[in-house]
Amino acid sequence: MPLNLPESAEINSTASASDVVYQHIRDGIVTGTLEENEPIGQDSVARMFSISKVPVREALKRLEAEGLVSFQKNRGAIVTSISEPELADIFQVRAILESNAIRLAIPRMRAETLTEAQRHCEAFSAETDVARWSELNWAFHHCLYKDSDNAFLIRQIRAINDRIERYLRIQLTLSHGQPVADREHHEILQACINGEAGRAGELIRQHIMGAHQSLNKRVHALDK
Amino acid sequence: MPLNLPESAEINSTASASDVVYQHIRDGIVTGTLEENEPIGQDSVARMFSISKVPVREALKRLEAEGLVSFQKNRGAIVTSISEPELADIFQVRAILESNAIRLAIPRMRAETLTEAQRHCEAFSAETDVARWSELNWAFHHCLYKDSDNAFLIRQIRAINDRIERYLRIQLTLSHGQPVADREHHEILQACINGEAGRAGELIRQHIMGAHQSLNKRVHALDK
DNA sequence: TAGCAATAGATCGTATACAATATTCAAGAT
DNA sequence: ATCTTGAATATTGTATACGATCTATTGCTA
Repeated sequence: MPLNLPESAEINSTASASDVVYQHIRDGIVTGTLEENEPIGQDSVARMFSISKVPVREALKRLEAEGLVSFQKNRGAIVTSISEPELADIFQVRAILESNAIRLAIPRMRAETLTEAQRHCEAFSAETDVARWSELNWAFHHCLYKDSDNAFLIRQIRAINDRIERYLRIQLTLSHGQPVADREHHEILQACINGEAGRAGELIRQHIMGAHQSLNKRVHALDK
Repeated sequence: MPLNLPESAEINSTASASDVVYQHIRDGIVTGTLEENEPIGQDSVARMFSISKVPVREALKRLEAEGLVSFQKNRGAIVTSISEPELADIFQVRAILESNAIRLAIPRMRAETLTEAQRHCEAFSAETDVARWSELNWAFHHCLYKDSDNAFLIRQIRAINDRIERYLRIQLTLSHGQPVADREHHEILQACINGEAGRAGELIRQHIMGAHQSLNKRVHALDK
């Protein structure tokens, strides 16, 4: 008798309290709901979810290892702030990883991947809701990397992007970054279609370094 | 009055219980004392340090985020095992990051760095205690990267090396990897002295990919 | 009034306690 | 004898409890 399997999504349906809190805080940091250096009170989070502090601290320790929060002894956790020099370092590593990812991917790129990338590229073009830009931006980038056939590389890229997504949102929103990004995306896509791995890698590098420069200019302007 | 600073190492002298346990377990995994898939009992660790489970779990959650342990619901944590395909992915990312690190470093490399690298290189050559090989190997590699002036890049490289150090040790020990590595180190060092950034990057890439091949061959041989 | 000391209150880090789940092992069924 | 079944035991995940440290506020001093 073919026994009724539960919905596949529900097999791990009972996420631990620690996991739920982890996801929630992570989302707040990545999207920018929580600000730089904002303290994350353990009791307040615990009350918010009607749980105890113990799983909250476990979630925070995971986030600490990911670089999203920082602990100070007996003063709890705050949202990690990234200094300007460190941000420069991170963008450079992004440029290295992502240009190599696309170089690896292009020789193996499937036709469906190209049409999917095209779709994401146009969706990003057409989107007017700023809140969705970074999501669609990532969808496009990820699509270009996935045929690299290196899941670890893609996870590293994703983890680094998560760390700086707050700033990417600022860059896209405040610096009129979106139209520039849009134009660059089309160039990158064309290089992929042409199978020009070296050129695509170089374009991605410029795309990322340009985003950093534009962000820097804007942040500097805000300081004044 | 020149107030007496505590020993610099002791400035954060009161490490939390969680930190102490974290370091201990991490060390066990990196050096290979703890084996792949070995379960890490929370109570047993707690008893070992005469503390409660709570800080032990916090340490394990940090290690989970670093990829060194894996949790299974209601079954606790085990030492993460890395599959052969994933190991290949990781070595490829190493090759990308480390070849770029040395390329960045060479144009800014200071004279003292070169002499220090020479020292590490020779120490590695001369060392007969297998247990110290990976430590000296890292000292040499790190020295070559540090003038890249990108601390984030170096931390990423270090974190990835930690994940696979267990396997590197096997490779150096079982596959007669040390004399090969030694020869390659000298070539790399020479390229640095000559200021040949491109060549040094390519040599590092080959050094890393070669280590992976040699490791793979050996592990495969052990399977039989 | 400005600055410092002392106390009260809040928050952190961890120990202990306990329900839920997993594992072990002995007893019964095939 | 081997395979199930179920109770006993062990371990996990989390709540509650508590001392230690930090922060805020008050009162005192100059």
